[in-house]
Amino acid sequence: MAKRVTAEDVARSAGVSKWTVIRAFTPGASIAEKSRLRVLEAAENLNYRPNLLARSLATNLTHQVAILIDDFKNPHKLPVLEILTWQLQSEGLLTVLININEHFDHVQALLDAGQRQVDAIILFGTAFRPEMLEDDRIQGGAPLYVLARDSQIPNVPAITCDTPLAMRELCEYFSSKGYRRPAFLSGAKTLSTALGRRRAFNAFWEAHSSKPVLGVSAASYSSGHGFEAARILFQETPREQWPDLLMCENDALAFGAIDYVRSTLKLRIPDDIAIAGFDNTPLAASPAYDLTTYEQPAIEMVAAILSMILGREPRENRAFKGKLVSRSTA
Amino acid sequence: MAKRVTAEDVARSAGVSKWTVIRAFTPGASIAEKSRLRVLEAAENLNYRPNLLARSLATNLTHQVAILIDDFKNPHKLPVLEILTWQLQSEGLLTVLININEHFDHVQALLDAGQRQVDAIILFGTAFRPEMLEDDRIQGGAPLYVLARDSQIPNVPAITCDTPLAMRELCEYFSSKGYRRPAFLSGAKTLSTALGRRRAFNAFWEAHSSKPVLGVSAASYSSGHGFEAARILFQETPREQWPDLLMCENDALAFGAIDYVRSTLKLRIPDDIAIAGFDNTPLAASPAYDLTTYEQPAIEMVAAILSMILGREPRENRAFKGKLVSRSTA
DNA sequence: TTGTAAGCGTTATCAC
DNA sequence: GTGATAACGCTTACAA
Repeated sequence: MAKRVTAEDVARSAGVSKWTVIRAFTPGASIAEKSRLRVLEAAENLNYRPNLLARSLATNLTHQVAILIDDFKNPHKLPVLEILTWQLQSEGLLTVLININEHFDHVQALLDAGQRQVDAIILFGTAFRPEMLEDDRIQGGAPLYVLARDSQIPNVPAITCDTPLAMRELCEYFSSKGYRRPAFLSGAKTLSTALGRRRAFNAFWEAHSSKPVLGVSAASYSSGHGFEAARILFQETPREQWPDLLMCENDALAFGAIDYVRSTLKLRIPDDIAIAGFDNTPLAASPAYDLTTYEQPAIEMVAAILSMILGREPRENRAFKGKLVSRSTA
Repeated sequence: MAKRVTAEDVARSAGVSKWTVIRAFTPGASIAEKSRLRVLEAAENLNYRPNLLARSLATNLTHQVAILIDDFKNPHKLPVLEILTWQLQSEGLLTVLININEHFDHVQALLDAGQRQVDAIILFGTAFRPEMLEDDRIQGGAPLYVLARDSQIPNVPAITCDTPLAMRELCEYFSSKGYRRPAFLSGAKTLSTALGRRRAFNAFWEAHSSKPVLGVSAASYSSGHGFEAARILFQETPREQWPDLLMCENDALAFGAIDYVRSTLKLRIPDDIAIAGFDNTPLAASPAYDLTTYEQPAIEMVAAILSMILGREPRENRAFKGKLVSRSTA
């Protein structure tokens, strides 16, 4: 491998000092147009590129943002990842994607990201123990942000879709359509409470009737577990008490529930039972499901985090209004 | 923000030189057990973590791998991303995810990754112009790898699923089931030829009959465009020549084709027409589609790239055998 | 406008 | 086994 070309090499070739070379690559630096051109030409010839690593060491800025993610089963992650990478790149930031799992936990990831001096860390929809983030030894590194999950940790802004508002919109829609026996299918316990969707859903119906809302919890946010959870719900509920509306905590769960209800129970949707999801996954639009769901304003949410990272806005919790997407399942 | 703790601070606190501190953090370095413990304790107290950035600058190794990806519409990307991040992390490597699009092309991404001194760059299923990668000025940086796409660029290993083998398996399966009027629905032109699936599919049928194989091309690898392409195929083909088998270049396209065939044409699958995909996306298993498809050995493929990155295996093209997943659509 | 010196926090290498 | 010197390639003063 050929030795890397450094600013010094370019300087030699252009007959100036290396600092002049640096200036030529620093927007707004005071440098004579003539020398700037000479440097640029020499750089072009030698195929010189500034070493961002060295720059980072000197400036204490890596222009890298770590994104921690733990649920690759959820198809919703992909479009949001696209938005995240794209918006970050638009501002000259690069994404370091960290996979959280049983073998690589938040603490490791946070420390790792911290040691690598990333400028910010985004916890994207991951399930974590709040105590962990409050630990200074861990938080010490880069500023933390929580995306698409509630959190009340001091100095860790949570950027979310406005859940109470969303659930109210959904419930009023369901209510206006005449559904009266609601049930809620939630996902993994740890994350579920943090989302607050079930709470808001139940609150609405309990305010409108005295009956308790049926509920069941899936092992994870996957279609398979949604299927399984739906099975449990219907098997454990006497037929005459079956719900006429099943709100699922996200689309993935809803897909599984639809599969179960349609292929095993042979019920008609939405005539026998209405089903709704949350996230407006790409597949929700497909005729095979045509799922009524709720879309999070991912672009705005990511933009808000970005503004905070760039210091253009104060670092504080933000909740954005999403949008009900009415299709044929409810 | 408190000033970072450096090795020097720890040295002062432990009453040794900073080099001894470094040694305590370098596995296998020659250091007295006693001083090692003393250093570790001081480090613990001060909450010291080695600065990986500085280390990278000195060692010329960042332990970061860039992954270039351009098709976030394809649900198959997510599970592979999970495998990639996970396997890389197992070896102490972190993933830099770069989103390629109209505004941020391969050249920019490659240069960017190069300037950031990543140890390797993986082009994951992206459509690129081979000439570009052959340009030394661009290739100059980190070693390149191409994942899930053919390529014959010198010094750029392509790690793929064995396409000819896969298509032969699929075609023999179709043939044994009695299908005789095959059609192929391919995706975006640029990438499609690189995958070689259509070529292998056509070759099989042309060797077994004299009739040409029907074909249509979608604008991209999304369900929506699959739907659209299916519409064009059936509308432009006289009914008596309609295929009895539609092989789609990937699952996303197949989902779209199924939607069209089922909801618009009201055909029965597989009785009226068989449909198959490629990738074995999570959703392919759902009862709503129950798609016959072909699974790429993603874990092995990623492992192979990793071995090459780590220098445990020679850098060369590899093709792995995948697995036919027989479900109800074909 | 340009050159110089010092520093970012490590690692490599040599002397003790 | 430990301390010291130089180096990685850049930036940020400051001086010329």
